[in-house]
Amino acid sequence: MQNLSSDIEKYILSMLDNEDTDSISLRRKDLAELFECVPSQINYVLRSRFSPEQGFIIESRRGEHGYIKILRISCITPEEKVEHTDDLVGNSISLKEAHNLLTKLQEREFITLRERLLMEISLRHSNLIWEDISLARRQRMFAGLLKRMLRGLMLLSDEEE
Amino acid sequence: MQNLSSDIEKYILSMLDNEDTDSISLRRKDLAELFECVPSQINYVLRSRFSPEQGFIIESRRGEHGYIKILRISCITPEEKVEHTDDLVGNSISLKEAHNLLTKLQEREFITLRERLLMEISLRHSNLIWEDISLARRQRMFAGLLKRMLRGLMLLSDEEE
DNA sequence: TAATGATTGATTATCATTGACCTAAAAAAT
DNA sequence: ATTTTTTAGGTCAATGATAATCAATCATTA
Repeated sequence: MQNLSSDIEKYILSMLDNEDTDSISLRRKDLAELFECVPSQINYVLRSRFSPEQGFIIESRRGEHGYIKILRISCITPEEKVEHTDDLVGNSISLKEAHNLLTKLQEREFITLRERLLMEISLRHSNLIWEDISLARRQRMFAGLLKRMLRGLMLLSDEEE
Repeated sequence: MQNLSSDIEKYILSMLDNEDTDSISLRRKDLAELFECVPSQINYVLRSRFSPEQGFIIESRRGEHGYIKILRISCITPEEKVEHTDDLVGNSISLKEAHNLLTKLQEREFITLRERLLMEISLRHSNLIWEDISLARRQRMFAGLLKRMLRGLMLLSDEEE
């Protein structure tokens, strides 16, 4: 038993695994009671372990009948795959290289045309906004952004390969 | 369902589904009576669940023969979708507002969960990179980025399937 | 020992419900 | 034709029940 946050994380992950769907709903208050902690502890766990970058999206509602819904786009993380993607991108990448990489990923059907479009738009937008900044810095930033986006997606389930 | 508002929402949606047209008329008083609630409860449901963001427009009239008319917005062409989403985003948007908007667009199946994930990551990345910049400027930039991404998707939407 | 991660609780924000009061449109009365 | 009454719908503020945020503190790790 490591710590509270990890226990809560494991509990939520096991809930997700026991579902056919990739989403679960829970009540913050109940979960906090179950783990005998303060409710905001749940928010900490969600923020630190269930972020979009980690392949999750959180929806919630307050008030009576409030809830927290956790959506997962990924199954258990195939670490190698993430590292592989990270390797492909590297620490710095040009727009053109990014474009070529995304084209290849689309050809291999790791991503859809629409997803590729989103990533290209996002990169080009950054390029515009950052045009004053040195090319080297910009390209490091491109790599950071691209890796974040691909990591999120590449945690995809193995089922479809 | 779980609460009154959701029950009323469900009822109205089922009315819409049972119609050939994309609009229905109802009387606030009658609906309030049916659900044994205060009439203003109906206004609350309309405000919170039948907003333009969620794809609806409301018209009404007071006095004798008063009514409330609910129209479902149907965006036929990609251009209409672009215009609609541009309206929803506006010239400035917070991360939280963007998150809520993306949730609703996903519910309407304008975007997939994966596409939403990509956009959330992209916005969050911009937020990190730009954390020194004033909130107002950042939020204008968020709106610009989000609109570009959504425009791209909306224009692509029909050709793909 | 400095930096990062985890825990806690006080404060703030949001959602749903209710009711008092306001406004508009049409009918009735003058 | 104008005023009054009736019959609707609209707005807003108060309340209770959650959830989110933030800053302070404690613990762990490099």
